[in-house]
Amino acid sequence: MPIGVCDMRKNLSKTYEHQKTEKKIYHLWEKSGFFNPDKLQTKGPPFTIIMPPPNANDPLHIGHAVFVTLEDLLIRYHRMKGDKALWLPGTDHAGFETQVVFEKKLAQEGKSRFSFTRDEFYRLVWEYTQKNKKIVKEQLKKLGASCDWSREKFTLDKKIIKVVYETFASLWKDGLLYRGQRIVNYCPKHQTAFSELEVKYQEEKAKLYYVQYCFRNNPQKSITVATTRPETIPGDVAIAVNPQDERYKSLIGELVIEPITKREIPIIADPRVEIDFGTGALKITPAHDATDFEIGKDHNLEIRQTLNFDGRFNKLSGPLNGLKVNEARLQSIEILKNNKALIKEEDYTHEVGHCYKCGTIIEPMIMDQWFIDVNKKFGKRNKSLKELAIEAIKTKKIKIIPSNFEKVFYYWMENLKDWNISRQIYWGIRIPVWYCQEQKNEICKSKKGIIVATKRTPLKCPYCGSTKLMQDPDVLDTWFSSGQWPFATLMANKTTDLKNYYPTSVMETGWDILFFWVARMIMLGLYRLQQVPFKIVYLHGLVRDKDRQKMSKSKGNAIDPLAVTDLYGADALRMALVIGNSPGQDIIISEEKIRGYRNFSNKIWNASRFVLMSLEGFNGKKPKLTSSDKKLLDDFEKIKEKITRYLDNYRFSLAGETLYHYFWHTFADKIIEEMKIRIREKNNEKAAQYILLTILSDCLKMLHPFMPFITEAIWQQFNKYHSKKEKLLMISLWP
RNA sequence: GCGCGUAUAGCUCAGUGGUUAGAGCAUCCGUUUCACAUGCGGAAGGUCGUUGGUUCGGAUCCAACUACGCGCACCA
Repeated sequence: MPIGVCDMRKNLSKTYEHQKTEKKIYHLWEKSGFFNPDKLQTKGPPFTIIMPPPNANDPLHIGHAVFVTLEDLLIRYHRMKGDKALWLPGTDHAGFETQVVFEKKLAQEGKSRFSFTRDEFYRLVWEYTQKNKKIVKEQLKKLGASCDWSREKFTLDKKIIKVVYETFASLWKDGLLYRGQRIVNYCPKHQTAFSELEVKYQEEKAKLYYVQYCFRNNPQKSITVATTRPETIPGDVAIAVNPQDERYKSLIGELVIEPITKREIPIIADPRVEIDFGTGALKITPAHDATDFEIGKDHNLEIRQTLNFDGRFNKLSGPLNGLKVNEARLQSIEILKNNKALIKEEDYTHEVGHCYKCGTIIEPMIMDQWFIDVNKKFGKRNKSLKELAIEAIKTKKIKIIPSNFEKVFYYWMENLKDWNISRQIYWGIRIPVWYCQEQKNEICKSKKGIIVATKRTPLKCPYCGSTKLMQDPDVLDTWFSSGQWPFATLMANKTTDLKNYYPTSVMETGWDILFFWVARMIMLGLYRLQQVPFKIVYLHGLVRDKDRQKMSKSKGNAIDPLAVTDLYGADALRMALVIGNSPGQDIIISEEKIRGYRNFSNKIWNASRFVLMSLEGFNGKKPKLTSSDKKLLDDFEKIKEKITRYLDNYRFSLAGETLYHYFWHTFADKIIEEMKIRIREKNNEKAAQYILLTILSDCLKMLHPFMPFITEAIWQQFNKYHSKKEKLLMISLWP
């Protein structure tokens, strides 16, 4: 790579050619082995970033390029400062997300997941993700990611699953995990339950129907309820009124006739009923409404599940049998009208939950699911998972940048409900639980036949010896495994890694997954290791297009980071993603902006080319400097301090802008022009050469974390001026 | 309903108590043997959302209001 000084004019083209350079440079770094911090000859402290694992179901998009840029910037900066900089890469199997992507592909071929056995389906998705993993890895390299590939992990690696299972078993032992029949958010299209977070609420115009329920003993008398969901009437098991409600006090305990399937149901009293809403009387449908479920449970009411998991009503709903929800609503209104039970309709606007992926209306359904109890106090400290996480932020063990997200975090954590981690899909980590089908003795019955396994499939029931065992058909929520990513990845590598690199230094990710991911990593990290998983959470903004739309492939407005890289170079893209990007603030990116930084690349290239050509006859020794020369270098020292300070304070945008401005408008426009004349006129030209080389070298160093390829490429051209230790810019010392 | 954020040049954004408020892109004018036209030189462009307060001094701190964006929770 290095070439002699006299060849310079011939060999260095007038414009920077990234296409010819980037691959070679990445290879040079990789060959050096210094992506692995253990190979660095440094006594510096560890600086660790665990890469947020991209989903192994699709190539990278521009949002990934943001995290690659910022994390690589941090890692390269700390590596140059002499820290043991570890950036641990990996990919996520992304359970539900991947299954959806894959099923879409199947649909194009006229197939669905039901065209295969569970094992076949799993194998197909496995192959698909393996293919994508490779693509993602190549793309990360193209963007210049200096991560330690020797430690690369996938969320479905055996060692990772082992850690995940251990956590599961431990939570079970500590009583923080329970299996329960609960009302869950269920998407009838995807046929799986979700946690609270996967439900998106949208305002919708609906009708409030006033329906009469006649008294069994006196059909002339009736009580009226208001409901938006008349189709669930066959699931009613009671009418509830507020015990303070004077209108209804005397009616409590009476029986009324439910008007669709004509069953007798009681009137009960419960303080959760709002006196002022509707008629003050509430129909109780425990199987299909969250509040009703709670009320039903407290009053020991029957759970009448009238809706099947395929989104159709069953025979318990009499005349609605076989209908979908919206059909059943129309049908039920028809029936009520005919029975003269519907007395009025009112316009009503309310928020309705939708599946975040397909928009289907979420049905509250009763299912047996695994939940993590976030409120139960446990262990020596007698605190809940929720309390531990809040405490970690309050005591500054974890700092969130920007800090206003700390408030958002508290707000969310304080309102946190138990976390449903069961998903009714095939792709993912299977829940490590078996159920004894026989339950032959009292012990087994008292344990409800639940067998939580960590290592291997149990062959017989440890309580009663039965061999009739059935594994839980569900898989774990993806976030349950990725929530353990910071320690699982380290545990799955060398045995010393956890000790050396945990807690990690920075978790850099988008603010949109603060709750999905960051909060869960904090809870699970504190749970497993009694230590925070990271000290700083840096939240970058989402990339939006010119119309402020979130870029996504499904919207078709995504900028392909790799296509842009091919066109303008990875360095230009990186710079465009850093500058103007402040934490927590969404960033808008356009091709013009990237082009602007391509021009900057070229500026760096040509300024360096000029310096190289001007160095003829320079012996590298420090010559005598004039006082104005000294002032120039003093000013440069101040710039260096400023940039370093910005980087230490996570103000990447300002650091980048300062560098950009100094390099172009001070170094290139003023200093080079001045020195050019001095060299030409042989006026103290040794000092001029010294200044050019000194400032350029340090600028290249400082630019390196931002624009690693071009700076390294130029550095290699200056080979003869560097000490042996600094043959690679990547591991040179920060100025 | 509760909470968060944003408002500065045509566009995207810096600027968190101190000269005349900055940058990039876009615009206009000029400019090609001399490192770079992916360049160079120059110009134009702003009531810093509105109102009030604190201060010697406010784009910056405080309050209210307006507009936009977002999150969370909801009474059927």
